[in-house]
Amino acid sequence: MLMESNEIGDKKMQQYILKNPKTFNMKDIFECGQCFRWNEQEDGSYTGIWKENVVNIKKEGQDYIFTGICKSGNLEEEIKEYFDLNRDYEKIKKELSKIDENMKNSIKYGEGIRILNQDLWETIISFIISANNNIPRIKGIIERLSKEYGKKLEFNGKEYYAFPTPEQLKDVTVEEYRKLGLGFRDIRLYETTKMIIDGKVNLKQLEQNPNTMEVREKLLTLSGVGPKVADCILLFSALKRFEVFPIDVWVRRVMNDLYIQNEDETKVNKKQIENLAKEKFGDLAGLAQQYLFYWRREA
DNA sequence: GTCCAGGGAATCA
DNA sequence: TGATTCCATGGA
Repeated sequence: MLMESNEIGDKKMQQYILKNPKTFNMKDIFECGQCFRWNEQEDGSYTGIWKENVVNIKKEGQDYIFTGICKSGNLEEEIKEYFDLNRDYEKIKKELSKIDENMKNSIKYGEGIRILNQDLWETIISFIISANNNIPRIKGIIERLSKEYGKKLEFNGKEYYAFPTPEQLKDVTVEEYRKLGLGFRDIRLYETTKMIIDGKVNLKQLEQNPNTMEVREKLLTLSGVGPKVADCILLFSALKRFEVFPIDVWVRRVMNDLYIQNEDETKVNKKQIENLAKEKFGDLAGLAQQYLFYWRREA
């Protein structure tokens, strides 16, 4: 249901109501670690930014009211795309739940998770920033980066900033990144931006390449992108490769607790975890990873 | 003061 | 290939 803008006073403002969705929980979606630009408001709603869209989502009964500004003019389409609303998560959860009790439990905990279709470029930069960092600080850095170099947007009388484009970061120096608090990741942002601007890595081509391993290899050539960051990009961006299995300290922890049970968790071989994940979860390893990660981290 | 955070790159065996 | 060490920063 798409209301015309004049119904809520602002010319550009639009509204969309998602009625009684089966798999949709804002906390699960926004706090499961896949994204960094959604924040809970005092009234329990969430406000976030993607592309040049600024949207607030409020739960009313079993429905979700999306209110926001939208560059394309079709908020409904933008939402359906971004929130992956055309995918049957009930089916995915049912399939994963059959694997074992651990999956069943973790899915029960994060039953409202949906994997967002995030912009590839933004996901690359965001997860380079995430290296050896914590989520509050990652969010802070991304906000400062957007405020400094991204396009200003207005919503509800407040200012928001789109994530800066490669063009907008083209001339930013390492020193300027350092001032934003990027730490040792400054040079990586600088080099990766340069590689993309220079066409050494073509994002459009990556989006069109169905071969996951080829795309992964290409991502790994970017500065600051190692195995874990590459897998996060493959899973959390619009590339949407559910077969990858990003391994960080939390995933290693939960996989060791549940399946491997090595005395020293830090000595568990990555390859061993990778093989185990592939064998147990197959093409849905990425989804399994996300349920396990969220469950182990929050519960 | 110490430890840790959704790791990566450089270095060395 | 595989293991170690260093890398800024800020909060607990």
